[in-house]
This record gives sequence, structure tokens and C-alpha cells, in this order.
Amino acid sequence: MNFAVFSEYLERIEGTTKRLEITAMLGEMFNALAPDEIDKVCYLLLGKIYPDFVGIELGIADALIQRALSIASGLKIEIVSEVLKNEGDIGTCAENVIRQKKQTALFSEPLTIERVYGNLCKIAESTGSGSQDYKLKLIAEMFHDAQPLEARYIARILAGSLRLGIAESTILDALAIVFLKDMEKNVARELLEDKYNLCSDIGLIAKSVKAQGMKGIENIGLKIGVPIRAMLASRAASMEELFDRMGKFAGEYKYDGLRIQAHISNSDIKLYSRRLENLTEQFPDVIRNLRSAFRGREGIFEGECVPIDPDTDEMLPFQEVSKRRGRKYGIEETMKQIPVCLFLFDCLYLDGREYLKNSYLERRKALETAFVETEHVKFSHMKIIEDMAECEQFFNEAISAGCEGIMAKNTGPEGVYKPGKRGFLWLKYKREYKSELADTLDLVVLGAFAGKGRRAGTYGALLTGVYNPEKDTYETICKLGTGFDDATLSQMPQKFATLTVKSRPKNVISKMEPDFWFVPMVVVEVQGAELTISPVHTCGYGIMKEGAGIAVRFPRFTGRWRDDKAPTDATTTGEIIEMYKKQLKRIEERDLPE
DNA sequence: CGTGACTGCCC
DNA sequence: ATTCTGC
DNA sequence: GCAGAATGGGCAGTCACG
Repeated sequence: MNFAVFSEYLERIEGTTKRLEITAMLGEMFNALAPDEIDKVCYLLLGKIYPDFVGIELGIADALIQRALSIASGLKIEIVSEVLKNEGDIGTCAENVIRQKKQTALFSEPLTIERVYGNLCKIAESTGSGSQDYKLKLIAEMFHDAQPLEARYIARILAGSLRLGIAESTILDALAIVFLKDMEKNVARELLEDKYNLCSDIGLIAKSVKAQGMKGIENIGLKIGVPIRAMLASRAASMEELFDRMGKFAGEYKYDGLRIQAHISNSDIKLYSRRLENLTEQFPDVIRNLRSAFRGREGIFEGECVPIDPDTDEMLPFQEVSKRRGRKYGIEETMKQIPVCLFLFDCLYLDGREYLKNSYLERRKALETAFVETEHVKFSHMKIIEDMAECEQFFNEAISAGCEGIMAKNTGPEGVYKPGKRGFLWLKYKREYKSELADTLDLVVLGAFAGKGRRAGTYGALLTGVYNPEKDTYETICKLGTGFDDATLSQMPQKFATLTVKSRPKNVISKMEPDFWFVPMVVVEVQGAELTISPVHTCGYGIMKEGAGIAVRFPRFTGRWRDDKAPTDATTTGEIIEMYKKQLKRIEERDLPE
């Protein structure tokens, strides 16, 4: 298919927000594609070229796309940046830039899906010295041959998202409608999803059903070594909600670490992340520990990988295990510095038997027969919770143990493992949801960043900070980009218009450069999960750690502007330092169970 | 050879 | 991760 | 209630550049 035709389909889809219309148009396009195109198109629709678990990435985002546009158009990079800032979308930015250039373009080869996809593969494969130039050349070449509309979608694919309201689920809807016509619609959709959840490869699914309908996917099954899409938890607003939704339930500690799916076979063990990236190389210790704790022949299990202090065995902050993720060098040393404990919580497969459709307690039992606990492989702490008092106690124990909160899991027959789903069979209830324990801060708005997509034309995020009364300065502590509703967002530029200044006020200490600077004046209420040591924020710089400040983890707007507060009444650097120390103490003083 | 911009992926 | 919105 | 799209801090790796 010509990329121009593909682009026209996308433009039509972009013209509606109605799910049924999107799905119908998508189906229409799937019908028109060749069998060897549909898999590629599925990846492109998601802004990718392969399934996540393949581990081949484009390595391209906004900054490099702007450079490529600059090359393709001859416009200065600053001009392209300005267009992007105004458009709030890399796609329409590219479209505009290419439209301007088109008058002078002479020869161009029409683009096809094949060619674009092929170029993207070349981009992903190229590495080493000079590779960036080569990538830019390939991109610029596509832009050179692209019509403005094609440029819009090429740019968005490169940036990793088409922003059309299409994700995996919509693709499955469309596939079910057009390629499994002879089956009852809901049955077809469910079957398709089951198969997708087991192979985690949307392209493979699409290609198979396009070629042979149901027959094409009937042989897809759970397979050791092929990651299964992770089941997720919804959040509960209160402890009561846990009981309202499931009566009694299985409570588990919610550990703050990396989610790991372990595939154990006779010959080897593979580890996958929540988004199905291969983590095997980074955790040779986990592999060894699993092997010695495992009592079965083969299986698929899930657990949380938590960093622990090598001397005291206490759980460490999430930041520590982050140092092991994605590491290619110094793996052995880091392994010794930051050992981890794997807290197993689920069994999806064991010795020839699938457990996906079994209830929670059956899976838990299989898990417990499959392993003996060792120093670094344990079962997640679990207790059947029947009433509020038990729940309170369990939650407090979890917090004392250094966990984020608790999980509540449905123990009824309906409580199966639903891959890829975020339903109400699992609920999370975290420390920070509890108002008495929630850290709420009053922060001063120091600047703002231009919004993208639906936030084009307003701010995407605010730069906020604390007040330092000793120095009479404002120090950054976090950006704030979530919790705003549309009305608040649309009024924001107006709200800050009179405070907007051309450059950073002298009393603002920041390593970040927002798109707009403000005179420190407006105070905003912010909720966060905890404080972290920050390489970029300047709050309390150098106090807790040399060359580092303090930041807020998971910051969000509570909906309250503190108009009653002057900027000098905001949370102070000193208060943050105290809070950080208190947080550390909480970790030091807690008693570990056992 | 060190640094900083950029990217992708954890939460 | 959290949050908001259209369907 | 689901699905999708906005957005956060912070880590390691890669590459260009001085």
C-alpha cells in the first residue's frame, strides 16, 4: 500500500473520537492491506516496529526528528522548534515544515509502507560512531519524499505514538470484526485477546487471522520463554472499598521493586519486565537463586524484585534496584552492591499445567509447592483478610516492613489471572492514599512547559519549587503535570500571563529551563508519594547528598490553588529536609518481620 | 577521555 | 507511576 | 468502567563533541 493511502486512512480516523467509528475505519484499512503488510502496520500504529520483548528500538524522539526536519527542509533548527512549540504536536509540526519546503522539492519517489517500515528497521539497526548522522539521513530522505500528510504520520511514528486513540485493544476489536466474521462477535473478540495475551505479539496475531482466520491462531498457546502480558491492579480509594468490592480477600504486601515474570525451563531461566522487556542479563543472581529454590521441572512465575541492604537485609528504596535495570556493564559488581530479594506472588504455569484460569488460592498453592523459600527467594507476605481490624493491622505491618501498601486479591472462582487486564480482581491500596499519611506540599509555581497533543496551546506541566527563607530563594522540587482538568488547563496561560517574564528571576535556583518563566507568586497544593534524591532538582542542594537535591515522587495537583498563601508561606527547604530525614528514619527504625 | 543531550523504560 | 475524558 | 492520552522522577546506555 502506498504510504499516502495509509495516511489518508489515518487522517480519517483522526477525524473522530467515537470508538465504534475508529474501529470500523481501522477494519476497513485492515481489509485493504496485503497479508505481508498488516503485521507491519499494526506495529506502526503503535509507534513501534517490533513487539516490546524483541528489544530493538528506534532511538528517535522529538529532538532528533526536529533535526531531521531541519535537514530535510533547510529551515534552521530554532525555526522548527518554534513550530513544534506552537503546534504542540511533532506530527503537524512536520506537516507544516514539509508543506513549506514542498514548493522547491523536485524529484521524489512515492513512499510505500514497505519502504517506510524498511527505513525504520535500518534506523533501529544502525549503531556506533556516525550512526546518528546515518539515521538523520534516512529520516530526512523520507521527509524529502513525503507529502505533508505523510510527514505528519511518519513523524508521529518516529516519536512512538500516532495519537489516534488506537492501542492494542482497538486493533483486536477491528481484527475480530473483519477477519472472524463467521463467529459470534464477542466470542471472536475474546478468543483473539486470549491468544494475544499468550504471545504478546499483535503483528503475529493480525497476520495470522488475516491469512487464515481463526485457524491461523488456534495453535498459539502458552509457551515457556514467551512472555505473557502482565495482569494489573486497580487502585482503591479507601480501605472500605477493598471490602465493598470483594468481601474477604487475600492481602499481600505491595513491595516497591521491579515486577518480574520468570520463565523456568530445564535448560534455562528467562526474566521479563512488566512491559515484557527481557531482563535476564541484568539479574544473574536472581537466575541462580531461582534455580536453587525451584522444586519443579518448569514453570512461569511472577514476583517483585526488591533491593536489599547486603548487611542488614532491609529493603532499600526503589531507586537502588533501578541501578540494575538495563545495565550492560559492571553487572557482577552491582550485583554484590545491590543484592535483591524476589518476592514471588503468582504461578501461571507449572509442570505441564496452565494456571491462568485457576483461582487465586489454587495458583498460590501451586506457587508454594513449586518453591522452597531461600534467603533471596521468598513468597510475598500473604494473609486472608476478613475484617477491617485485620486489614488495618496487615496494612500497618506492610508499612513497617517498608512496603508501599497492600494488594487485595479476589479469592473467589472468578479471581483468575487475566493477562493484560487492569480490573478489580486485584486492588492496590497504598500508604500515600491514606490522608493521614499523605505528604501534601504547598509549592510555588516558577515556570511552565508548553503542552503537547490535547494540551497544545496551554501548559503541559508547571515547574514548582519550595521557598528557602535563609537565602530568600526558590528551589525547584518537581514538575507538575497531572491532576489538572481541562477547564483548569485552558485557563492557566491566562492565570500566569501577568507573571510571565522573559528569563529566570534571579532568586529562582534551577537547573531546568522551562518554556516560560514566572515571577514566584502562585502557590499550588501538590500530593506526592515520597521524597527522592534528585540529580536535577535544586531543593536542599548538597544537603542530603553531594551534588544532588530533593524531588517529589509521583507529584500531582490536588485541585487546590493556595491563593491564601504568599510564596514565602510555601513549604520551605528546611521542612523538606526534615521530611526527608523522617522518611529515612522510618526506614531505619522499622522492625522486619521474622 | 569526560560531559551533556537524548532516548527508552522502570516506577 | 497518577489523573482526566469520551464513549 | 474501559481505553487512551496527557503528565511525573530517575536510572543506564548511546552518541556527538570538545
